[in-house]
Amino acid sequence: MQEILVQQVKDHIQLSSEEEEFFLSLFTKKKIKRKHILVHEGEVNKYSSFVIGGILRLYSIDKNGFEHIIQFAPAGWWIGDITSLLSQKPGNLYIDAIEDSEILQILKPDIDLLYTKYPKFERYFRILAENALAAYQQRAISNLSQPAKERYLNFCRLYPSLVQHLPQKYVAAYIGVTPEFLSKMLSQPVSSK
Amino acid sequence: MQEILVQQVKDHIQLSSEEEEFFLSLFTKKKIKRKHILVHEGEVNKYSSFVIGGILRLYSIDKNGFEHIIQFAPAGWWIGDITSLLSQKPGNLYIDAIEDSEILQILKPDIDLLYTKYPKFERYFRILAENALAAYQQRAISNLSQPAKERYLNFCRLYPSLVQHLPQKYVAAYIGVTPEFLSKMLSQPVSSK
DNA sequence: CGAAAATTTGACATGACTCAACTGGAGTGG
DNA sequence: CCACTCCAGTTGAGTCATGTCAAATTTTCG
Repeated sequence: MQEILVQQVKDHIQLSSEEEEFFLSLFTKKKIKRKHILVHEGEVNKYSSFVIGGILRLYSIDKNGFEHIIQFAPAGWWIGDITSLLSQKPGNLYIDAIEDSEILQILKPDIDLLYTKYPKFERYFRILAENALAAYQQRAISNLSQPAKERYLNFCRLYPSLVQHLPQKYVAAYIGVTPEFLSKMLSQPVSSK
Repeated sequence: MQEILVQQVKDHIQLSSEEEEFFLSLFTKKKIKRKHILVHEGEVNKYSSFVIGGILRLYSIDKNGFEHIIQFAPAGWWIGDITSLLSQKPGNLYIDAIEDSEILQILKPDIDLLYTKYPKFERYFRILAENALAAYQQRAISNLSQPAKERYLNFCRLYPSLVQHLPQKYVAAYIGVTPEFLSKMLSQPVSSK
């Protein structure tokens, strides 16, 4: 079941069976039921999580009680409040499961241990962070320069398989509109480009 | 003049003088005059740039000709269209100098060479990417959940020294409002929190 | 000093939000 | 298998935040 993680790592660095074994030994498997909260605002994030099944989301709740989704994480994705993870201070984000899900968790200190013992893992996580960075830059552009309709189309182009599974209101909370407004948008003629 | 770069690297990894020397040998110093364009949409980005003086900006131009700023880079910051750098495909962003500036440039292949020769540099760039990632996550939250006035105050809190130097319209293009609207906002009573 | 760029201001337009009511499944318990 | 509830989604009327355009004014910098 953790092959998906190992496979992903091996796409970037070569692993001996000893390294692979040690790497996997640092993870704990965990199941999360739909709607269960994994990380709560105010907590110090101790774990990074790799999704092996289901879908999770990373989001904030603003002062008016509205949710805003920073990231979806289907199988094969990492998820975590990186600000809290790095600073080891209480975070302001939530993580919960949109569907029944299964994840592999690794403790922050164990990642550091991993780097110390096998520095080659720095490479994997560097590449991971750089790719995520590129994605966030693209999203920042989209948020700044496009109206809601195009942000929606953009999202559909980028994550076609996600759009199927997600309740519409989550898509709204990701692209930054109210569920009502998204609904109205979709009922109108959508010039598909 | 490149001490600022070396110092920053040394905050994260230890360097022998040989490593330091090799590292620096990969960079080319370059001056850019105010308003001069360093990177143009449609180009494949070959260089990553570290700013040692002045201020640069990374931005896109939308179909209506409006500029949207992704990032400012004062001295001590890295700047580059990471999407194009990683993919080695033509980018859709611009980089130019807001003031007369000076940068150190390193070629993508030379970074890879550096990783091969001294893998410890993976660590420095991993940390760099992770910190940038955290900043982009925070910005995504701010964009999604806050109205323009708070995004402005947020920006002022985060980059107080920048706000001084920047023409107001650049701040507007960063927080995602028109220059006219920002001007109106500022002329009204700003409850400072 | 003079031209060009940045900022301000005002009238008006509109995209997106609010609130509230209604519809239609999906899941649950009897 | 029905009845009930509970969300998600829809729809509409009214409002608000922000944008547009254009002109006037100030600042910047060559």
